[in-house]
Amino acid sequence: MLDIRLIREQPDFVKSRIATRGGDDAAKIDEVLRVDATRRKAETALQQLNGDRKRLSKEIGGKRARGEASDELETRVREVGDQISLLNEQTSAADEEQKRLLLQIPNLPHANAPVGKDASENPVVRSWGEKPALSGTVLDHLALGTQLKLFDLERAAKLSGSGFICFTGAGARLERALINFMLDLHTREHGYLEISPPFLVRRECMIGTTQLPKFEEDMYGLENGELFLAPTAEVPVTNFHREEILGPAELPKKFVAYTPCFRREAGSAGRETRGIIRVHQFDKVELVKITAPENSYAEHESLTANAERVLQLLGLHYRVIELCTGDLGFGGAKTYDIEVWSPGQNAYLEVSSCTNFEEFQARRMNLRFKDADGKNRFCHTLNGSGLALPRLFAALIETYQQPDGSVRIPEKLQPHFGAAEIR
RNA sequence: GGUGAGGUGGCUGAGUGGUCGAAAGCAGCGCUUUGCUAAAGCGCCGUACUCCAAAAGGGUACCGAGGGUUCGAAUCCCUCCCUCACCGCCA
Repeated sequence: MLDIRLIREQPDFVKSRIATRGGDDAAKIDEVLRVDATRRKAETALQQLNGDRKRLSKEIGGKRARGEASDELETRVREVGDQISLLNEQTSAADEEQKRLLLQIPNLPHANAPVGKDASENPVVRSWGEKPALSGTVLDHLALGTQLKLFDLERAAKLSGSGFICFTGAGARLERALINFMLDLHTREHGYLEISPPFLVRRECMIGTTQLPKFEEDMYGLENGELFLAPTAEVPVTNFHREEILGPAELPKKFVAYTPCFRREAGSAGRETRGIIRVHQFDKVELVKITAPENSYAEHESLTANAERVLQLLGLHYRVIELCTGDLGFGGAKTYDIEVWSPGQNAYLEVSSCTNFEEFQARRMNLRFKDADGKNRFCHTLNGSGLALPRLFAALIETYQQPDGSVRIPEKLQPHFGAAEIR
């Protein structure tokens, strides 16, 4: 959520910055400004009347205490009261309308974000390792997984429909090993606090981290409309401190959480739907930071580096791209995507999206900290996968496949997996 | 799921219709006293919105949330949320 004051004071700046995203949000800015003016006018009048009532009511109290008549005053206050309830309705209506509009205006991209219209214009920031030189027939993860009985998609469909995975045997163990490997890395070597949060979250939390109100159709909600299946651990973990004022020494907060993630992926049928690349439920280890504004960009770099470390230790080739303004998510100010190389797809697969939201989410969830001067200010929030499992799983077995159809387990993962190969 | 108790400022805690944004204590900040520490005394010490070009300074709202009664609500009524205790059910 943007600061209404910023919009009010620098509407052209806000419009031009948001325009780089490519949407047509200028109209929303004008609308919110119009509502804001109405709201403030009504509010000022309301405050005036409230003051009148307060004063007159006290007078009545005084008169009564002295045994004097107060009928005339009471009539007057009653009239003021009627005006107040009228204005009250106008004010709260304008207030709600303003809030509703503000929730739909995206964040301003960072000043240095590369300007571009869509994913095709995302610059590559760096890459690590090289594409593996595989000999013989290169199998994709679907063929490998089926052959080695690592997962069973047909039976998963029998249980839950298409777009679900059921890991089996060594596949289930590999999934679990990867989760533990990543959690251990981030907690022991990168200093994150492990959180195991609820998977069902309230509507307010979904609003706080910007999944709602705009993307409700992509979310799984429960019948009562109140609880949602979290689409990422970002939601419960970032909201962990919602409505709080953190002490000056508490920042930065660094959390890591493993959770399943639930997504409808509405409208994505036919796109990347083969295999386990895009599914309705998947496991993910998520990194979340809550920082002071001054440090958020440094923390953004280190968070991205922490996520990259997973791929480095597993020896998987990847590249890091920065999202251009046209491809940036709704709440993000700056985002790096980490893409792992998939020999089977002959393509890079997104396994992490590391984003600095600045105070956009913090404003929505009223998450603040007390700075050195004792002033309450909004925190900055960041998150990134560290990493998303199915695609990592796919890239790993594809990269480490052997000519005889077996899969080698990278050395660093062997202690967690308990074996050196799958065959 | 049932019954009961309760939700007040950073914390503890008073306040059952008017002068209460809210006593008191603790913590915090400033000053005085003091050889240092300690102690004592005095003062300050919530948030949001809004008015004013800005500052200074006003104003309004907020005592879990939302409605209601009333000239006037922290205080009375209703609904909801949450916490605690006990009972029931259950992995």
